[in-house]
Amino acid sequence: MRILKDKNNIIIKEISDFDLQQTLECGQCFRFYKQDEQDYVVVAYGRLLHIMEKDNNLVFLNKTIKEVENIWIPYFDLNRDYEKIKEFLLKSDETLEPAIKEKNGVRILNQEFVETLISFIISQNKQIPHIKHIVKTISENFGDYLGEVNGEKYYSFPNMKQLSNITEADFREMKTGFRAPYLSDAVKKLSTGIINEKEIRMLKEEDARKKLMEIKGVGEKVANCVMLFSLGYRQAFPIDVWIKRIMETLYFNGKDTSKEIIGKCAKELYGEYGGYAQQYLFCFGRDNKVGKNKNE
DNA sequence: ATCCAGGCCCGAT
DNA sequence: ATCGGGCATGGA
Repeated sequence: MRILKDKNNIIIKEISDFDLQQTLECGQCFRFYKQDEQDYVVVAYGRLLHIMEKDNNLVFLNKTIKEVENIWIPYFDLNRDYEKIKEFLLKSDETLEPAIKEKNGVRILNQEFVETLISFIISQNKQIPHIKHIVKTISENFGDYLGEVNGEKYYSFPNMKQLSNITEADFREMKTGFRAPYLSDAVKKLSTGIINEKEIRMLKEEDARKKLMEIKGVGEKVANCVMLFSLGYRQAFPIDVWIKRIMETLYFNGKDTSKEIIGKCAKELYGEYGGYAQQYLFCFGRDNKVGKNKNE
């Protein structure tokens, strides 16, 4: 991986195991806006990013080397050796081979804790486009203006202070439905320090999950997503409707199987690398409609 | 129209 | 412990 400066842009060359589209569009993140093929606007960490992938190079438009190194390389998880991860997973279970081959460029983003928590509370029983829309609305109404790309204005996800001003009625107005009280409870526990990122990061996997589940509206699935996508627990294995179907197809002969059994199966097969396996499987399974009626 | 979506709560067994 | 109904809203 080589970083160089070209006029106002920063270019990363010789990057491997990375695909911008696969990484952004695989359901882990809701703040990306497609401009064109491999050309995206991303909002994260209170910043606006216009990024493109061209001929296996990553181009960060109008950025400094410092910001790319401090914010975006960690955000895209570019310092991690995914070759090693894939090797481990393939060795432990060759069932994963088609998924890993096709979704070769997926990386797990390191997203902000509060935004990830709020976003995945919203995500329950919703489709991704609608989740994206709600997170965008929250940002427009309560975040800061960041700038404009291709004539479209972008706003940061509200910080803790801005978030604590949002009432349950506000959440309802933003079409969060029955999740509004859950969101208010999360905001309350965050602002009073009952839920504290630094404290949770020091906990073991089981205890971190339990702590997050003290929030109303946070169950195993949401807790696991928050842990995997924003707290660095790469062994977390969120089981949603897709993963359930995929695992049933791959390992249980298509038979209806409880999430508990599926979770145990994943732990045994993938261990510390469960989160990566989950992402490869989720993206692959969703794109190929694994376990779903194909003529839909 | 009816069903379901990156689920979870709650009450009934 | 486990199961099923209900839940706001929008898209297929």
